[in-house]
Amino acid sequence: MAIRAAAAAPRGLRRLFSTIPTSMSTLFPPPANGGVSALEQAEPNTNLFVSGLSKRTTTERLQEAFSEFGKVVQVGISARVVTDRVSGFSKGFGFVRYATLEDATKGIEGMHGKFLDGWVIFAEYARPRPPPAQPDNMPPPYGRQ
DNA sequence: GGTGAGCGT
Repeated sequence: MAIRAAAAAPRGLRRLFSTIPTSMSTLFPPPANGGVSALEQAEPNTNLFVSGLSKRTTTERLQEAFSEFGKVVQVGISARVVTDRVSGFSKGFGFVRYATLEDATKGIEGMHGKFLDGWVIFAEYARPRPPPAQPDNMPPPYGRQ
């Protein structure tokens, strides 16, 4: 039943379920390279997705916690706890961008599964984000000049 | 928020 638990577990938890014997790997072969893209974890990137945060954990708390493992850019620029826009409460996860990829890796290795404000947090590479605008067509703000 | 998986105001 460890397989079901690993499949139902969040992305950051699958690492803790990596005690799968080879016989199980034969019964459940991983998809070959090229079959997955956005549904799996993103490739190494300087941007980190951090989940499992406490509701009380703020952006600056996140920044100072990840700063001891690498160079995180200034608060408000590359470290942010996602909060609800209307209520202002934390959603329990956030993002941290390191200066270099090696620092991002050290940040994950150092903070993944660690405690922050009493909660076990999960750090992994953030997925590539779709570009906000595509200036190939007509720009939106037109007609009020 | 006394809400607990998740990929962003």
